[in-house]
Amino acid sequence: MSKKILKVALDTPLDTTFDYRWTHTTTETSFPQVGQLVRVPFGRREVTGLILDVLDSSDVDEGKLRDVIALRAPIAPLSSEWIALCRFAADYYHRPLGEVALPGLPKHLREAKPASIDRVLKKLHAPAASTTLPAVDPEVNPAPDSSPNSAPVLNDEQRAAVDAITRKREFAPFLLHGVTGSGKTEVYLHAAQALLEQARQSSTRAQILLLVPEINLTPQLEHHVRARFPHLTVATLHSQLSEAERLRHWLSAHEAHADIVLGTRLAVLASLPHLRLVVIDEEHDPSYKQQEGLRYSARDLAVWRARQLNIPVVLGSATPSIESWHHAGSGRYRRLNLTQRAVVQASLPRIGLIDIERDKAPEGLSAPMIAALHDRLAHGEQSLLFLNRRGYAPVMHCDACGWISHCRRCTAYMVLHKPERRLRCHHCSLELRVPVSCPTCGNLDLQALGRGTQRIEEHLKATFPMARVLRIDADSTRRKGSAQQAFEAVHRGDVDILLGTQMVAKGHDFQRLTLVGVINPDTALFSHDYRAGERLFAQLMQVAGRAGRAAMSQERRSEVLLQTRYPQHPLYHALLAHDYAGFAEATLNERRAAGLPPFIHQALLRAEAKTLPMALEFLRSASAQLPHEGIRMNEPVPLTITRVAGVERAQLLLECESRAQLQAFLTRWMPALRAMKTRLRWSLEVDPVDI
DNA sequence: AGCACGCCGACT
DNA sequence: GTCGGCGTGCTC
Repeated sequence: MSKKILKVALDTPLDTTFDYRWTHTTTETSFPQVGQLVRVPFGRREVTGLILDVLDSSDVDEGKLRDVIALRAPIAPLSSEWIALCRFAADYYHRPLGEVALPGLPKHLREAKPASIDRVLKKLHAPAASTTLPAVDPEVNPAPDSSPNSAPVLNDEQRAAVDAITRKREFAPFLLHGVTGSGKTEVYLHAAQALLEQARQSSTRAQILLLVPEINLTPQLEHHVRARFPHLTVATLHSQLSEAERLRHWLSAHEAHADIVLGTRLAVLASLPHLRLVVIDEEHDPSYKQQEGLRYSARDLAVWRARQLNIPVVLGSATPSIESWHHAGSGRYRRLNLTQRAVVQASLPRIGLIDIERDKAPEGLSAPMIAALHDRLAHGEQSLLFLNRRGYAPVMHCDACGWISHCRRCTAYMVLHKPERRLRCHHCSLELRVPVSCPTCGNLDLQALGRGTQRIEEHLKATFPMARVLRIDADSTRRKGSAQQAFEAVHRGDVDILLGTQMVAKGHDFQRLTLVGVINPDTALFSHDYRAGERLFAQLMQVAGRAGRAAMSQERRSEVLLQTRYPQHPLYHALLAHDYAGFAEATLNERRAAGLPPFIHQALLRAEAKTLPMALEFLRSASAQLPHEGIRMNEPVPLTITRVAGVERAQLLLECESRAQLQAFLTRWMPALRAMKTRLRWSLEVDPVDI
């Protein structure tokens, strides 16, 4: 009879691990191992934890120790590398290890369902299942001719990139900078194929992790990967999987059945025992940053993971993040350039500016824009109009008394949604019927101020009565699957003018599209968020990339038109010249001069309270808890949108030239803040993206 | 974070 | 007389 103490991490905000007693019983067949999951009593609940250590004795009082309920799940223990990854993330973002490690595991794995796990494992291990694995999306049946040999021939730049990535068997971070359509995906797939082939020849295993920003917006990549590797197992991991699917896909990665794991940011924490290559597609995309709970950067964790495993990592983008560009410049990352469009005849779209000081745009569309739309309609080609503002009008107003459609729960306006006859707050989801008259003075003539996609749609339908206009935004695609349907209609050619928010900017190649119009990009130019310019540039490049992807004659070259009040702005000049490098260098110089990231490092303490003074007072007292030489503590300030759903929010920004020094301070600061025992909600964000 | 205990207001 | 509001205390 043997007794052990298990040190266990649990999903709780308490920043400790918990010890449990384990006694060998005759029915027990296995011995506890580090990395295994255990079912344990916790307070009045029963929870699943992760074994971090197996010891002979404990520092905890004998009377407090409780017995393990059961060792969980007949799966291989999570590896020490995986635990080290979670530990790094926990330390870096200052969260308990259990809160990092456990929530990412499939619910079915954590909850008491050993029988169903057994069933899935049996299916995984059945040899015949390797090509028709139910885990792996049975609806995609590979075309018989799509053997790896049908892979397109690479151009010289692509070949050089693939060679560089696959040559060394060590940590090597690459920034793959390639314009839209330059064939970055082919580089990823060839590199993956080469590494998998290397492994096969040396009779070892290899797994590839391919991260994408939002899987539902890039279905083409998934189809592409599956079609290219019909003989391989591809598993997807993203937040929209059902629990049963999540379990199967996660297990197929963990049990090393999946050769390729294609997933969103959460997939960076998947268990991949034979990981040989990590690819982060569209590495600049803001959705790699988790914006609630553990606010991690999947891109940064992926790079850390590659270093830990001593493998290559590829960060691909047409418009890299300024941080990654900086690292490429300083030699930390190696830059690989793709300068040619892979489809030879497809040239870069011509980008033009429309000065709307001169060419007025009273209903949102200027005369040159309308003329360009007419031209596309006459030639049977498609147009895309981009406006990053949904609804009909961002605010309603009464001319008689000055009433404005404020949200009563937020410091924000309620947006007019005309087809739904609703005023909606985009921050707290409060909804009201559109008032027929002014709520304060009874005036019947309320004004809709500004323009959203619904209003442009109305105007387009009036201006082009014969055209088939389709609006795609979060409102028009609320039903599940409706976004997919809408995009299919565009691909079929059932749409002449597509109008949408950033939803239409990503992923999709529209073969018949020859005009992209951007209605109002200027708002981001003078934002107080220093990253707004970088995001705007990336977004405009990306939306511009929707056009001109197919080969076409020079006379009917694709065109991008931007309506602006500031045609002289340097950002637009760089865009016109397709000069990302110039834009990035200028931005880096500004950041250096202003003392902003990536030249300094930041952390943000946020507080939420019933009243603003309470939130500010907490932050002030938090900043006075410890001496902080070398750390710049800014004044606590309310957020731009101070109140959301009745909660007042404020934040305190910390800055430091040295990341290590900032981290060391945070490590001492967090326990001090927890000890304050305040009852308001607060959270820390390391490397915040929007300030 | 859960979850339970605990002590004060408007209801079948 | 009870249901339920959220303060506060604890979790190996």
